Amino acid sequence: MNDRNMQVTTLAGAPAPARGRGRPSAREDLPCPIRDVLDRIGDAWSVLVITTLEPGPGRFNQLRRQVDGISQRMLTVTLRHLERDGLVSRTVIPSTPPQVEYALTDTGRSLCLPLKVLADWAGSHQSVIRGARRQYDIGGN
Amino acid sequence: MNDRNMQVTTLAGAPAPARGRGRPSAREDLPCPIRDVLDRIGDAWSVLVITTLEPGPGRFNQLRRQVDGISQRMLTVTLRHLERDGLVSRTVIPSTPPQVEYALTDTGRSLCLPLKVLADWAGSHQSVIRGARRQYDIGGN
DNA sequence: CCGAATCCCTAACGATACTG
DNA sequence: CAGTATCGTTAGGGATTCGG
Repeated sequence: MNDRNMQVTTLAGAPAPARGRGRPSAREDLPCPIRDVLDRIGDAWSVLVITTLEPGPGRFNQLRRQVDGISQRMLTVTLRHLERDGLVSRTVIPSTPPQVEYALTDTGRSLCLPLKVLADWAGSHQSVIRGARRQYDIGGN
Repeated sequence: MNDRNMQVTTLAGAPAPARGRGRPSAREDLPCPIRDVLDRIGDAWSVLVITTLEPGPGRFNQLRRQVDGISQRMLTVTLRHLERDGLVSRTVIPSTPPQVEYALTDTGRSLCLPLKVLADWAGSHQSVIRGARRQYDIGGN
């Protein structure tokens, strides 16, 4: 029940001084909006889940298959985070076997545009970036 | 000399099976552009460094002071990554004491727009998100 | 089918000390 | 000033196992 909040507390409530790992801010209660978002979409899986959910709602194992490569644990964790931030809704359909549907909320859908802008940038610059990397790696040796 | 590439190799060249940590893709050579970008801006400091560099070039310790909270090590690592991806240029001015100027490249500057879109979204939705979180946290207990 | 709990390894990070 | 090298800590994440 309240177990759900344990990871969450550690992640945002910051009861621990967190010496080993310190993100820029986001742990202080000072409202740094960009950090909030980056902490969410920065964790790699979130974006994939969101884009997977964009066409329409999906169930757990369905998502598990679609996202490809995600562990069941990370899918759970990611969905919890997204749910907590109000980006994804979780609907339990009591039946046998039980079904759970995940869907983007309005907020979640509104995030898709900024994400798309970023994806477009990524697409139109990937060759430049790959090239720069190769160049850099050559020079290093 | 070639030490620079060690971390880099581990990060993108993927010689190791990487069991402990597995990002979605980005380690396979399959071009997944969005992953490349997210791996870069997802690491928290990169975005701060980029936005700090946006107004104009800056030197190492100058950036160190401006970014606030970043360790000297992470600034180095972050700058190396950005340099490798061709987002930031590094210019050594031989003098005593030596000066090194970091500046956004054209590619780096072009990333600022997508970043701004994201930041704007973050700004206009932060209250909703914070609210959703509070709500979620209450329900959990 | 949908998850939560545990185990354990790895890499990311901060702190610190040292070099050109 | 502008870094590099080493060390210790810890959070992230895969694998696995158990519960409703």
